[in-house]
Amino acid sequence: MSVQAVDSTPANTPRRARGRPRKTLDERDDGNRRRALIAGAARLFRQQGFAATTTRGIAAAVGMHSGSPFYHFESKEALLAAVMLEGMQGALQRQNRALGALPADASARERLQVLVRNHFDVLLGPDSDFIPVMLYEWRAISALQRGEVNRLKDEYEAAWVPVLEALHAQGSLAADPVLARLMIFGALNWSAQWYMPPSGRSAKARARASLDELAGAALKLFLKDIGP
Amino acid sequence: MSVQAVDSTPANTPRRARGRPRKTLDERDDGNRRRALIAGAARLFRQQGFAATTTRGIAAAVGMHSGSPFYHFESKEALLAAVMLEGMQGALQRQNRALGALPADASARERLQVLVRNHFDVLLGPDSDFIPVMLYEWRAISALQRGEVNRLKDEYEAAWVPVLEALHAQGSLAADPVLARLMIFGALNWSAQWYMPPSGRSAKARARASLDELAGAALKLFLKDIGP
DNA sequence: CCTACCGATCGGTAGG
DNA sequence: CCTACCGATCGGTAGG
Repeated sequence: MSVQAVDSTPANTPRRARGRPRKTLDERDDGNRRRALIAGAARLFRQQGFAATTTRGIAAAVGMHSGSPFYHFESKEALLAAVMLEGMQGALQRQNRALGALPADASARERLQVLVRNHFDVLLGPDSDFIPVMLYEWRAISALQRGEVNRLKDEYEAAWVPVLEALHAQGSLAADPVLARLMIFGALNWSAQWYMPPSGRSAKARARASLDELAGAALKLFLKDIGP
Repeated sequence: MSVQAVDSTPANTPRRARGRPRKTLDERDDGNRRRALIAGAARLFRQQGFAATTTRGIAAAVGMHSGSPFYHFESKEALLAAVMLEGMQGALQRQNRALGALPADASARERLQVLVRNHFDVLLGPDSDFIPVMLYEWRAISALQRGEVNRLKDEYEAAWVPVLEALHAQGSLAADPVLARLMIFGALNWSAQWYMPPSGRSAKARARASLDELAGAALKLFLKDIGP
């Protein structure tokens, strides 16, 4: 314990240029701080909205000082765009994985079931701040950044198109597939406004349901040939 | 043209105490200025979001100076609450009128058709800034104000409950009526994010449909016994 | 990534 | 409802 004092540096040649204790090695540099900023920002943006969230608040949430987020991101808006891009990339990965696990001869209804269930997971499951932020803070990013996010969103939605068209062709989905897709996404996305996980305690007990139950109810609502 | 110079007032006894031209009689006092503020605020809140809208911007939109909105409203938040209350009162009136025009023996499906069509009108028709603001700026008002708005919202939604339960009982609606109501409102409310009226010019041509078409597609999507 | 700071903006108020 | 203004906050930066 006291041995270390032997090789202490003279006071006029300090090892550390500035007064703060240095972070341990695995907290330093990396992209970890950047990722922490994105995750913290996602949570605050979702809770308070983009405009009502301060960059100071984000910094504090990840243990930084007020100016430090700007070392990692050009602007508050760039941080929002990163949240959206990260969210869409993750959602797309999970969707591709879920579809890939399906047998090649899976029916259109089975495919829709997987798409809907995965979408609820993306919206309401663990680490689900990103997509709600994307959905509800659309106005706050520039047209350029919107374009990037849109490309991913189009790819995400493209997987739904053949499924809905097949269901329409076989009579399981009566509405025009384009309008049906818009309304189905509405029905699902809106859940971010009212859903509370079964573990939470709240007055709105009726709104508590597992994600499996939600997906089941959605399919019953949209498809003709599913009974009660 | 030049005759009017005869009865001009001497410069040292000005008729007007302050330098600005006085408003004409029917623009003065009344609750008209208050209503103008609510309508202007609704439009800006919808376009830019509550937090990103400045009270100065609202004042300018209705031809006032920066401090004047605070003569009519205690705070920016109170103005938002007024927008929401005004919107819900109007929506409720229109819904009651639409239901009242129905024959007493109207079927559950006819009732749902009227409710859905009216809801699209409230969301997307003329003067439709209020309800989208209410839907998307929920977080920004205090719990107290939320309570007032919630009472109207509950009354609005209460009209849907027996209709959906009847449809469920007769097998037209397979899903649990409570979850069905939440998802149906989601499908409809989401249209505020993508719908553009048929008159507008834009790349998203597919999204253009009349409100009648939207209501028709919605019923086809939700009800079992409606064919293509 | 911290320190110290700036310039602009914003909600709100006094006083008429 | 205007004029003039304040106090606080906020995004962002320089310089290390």
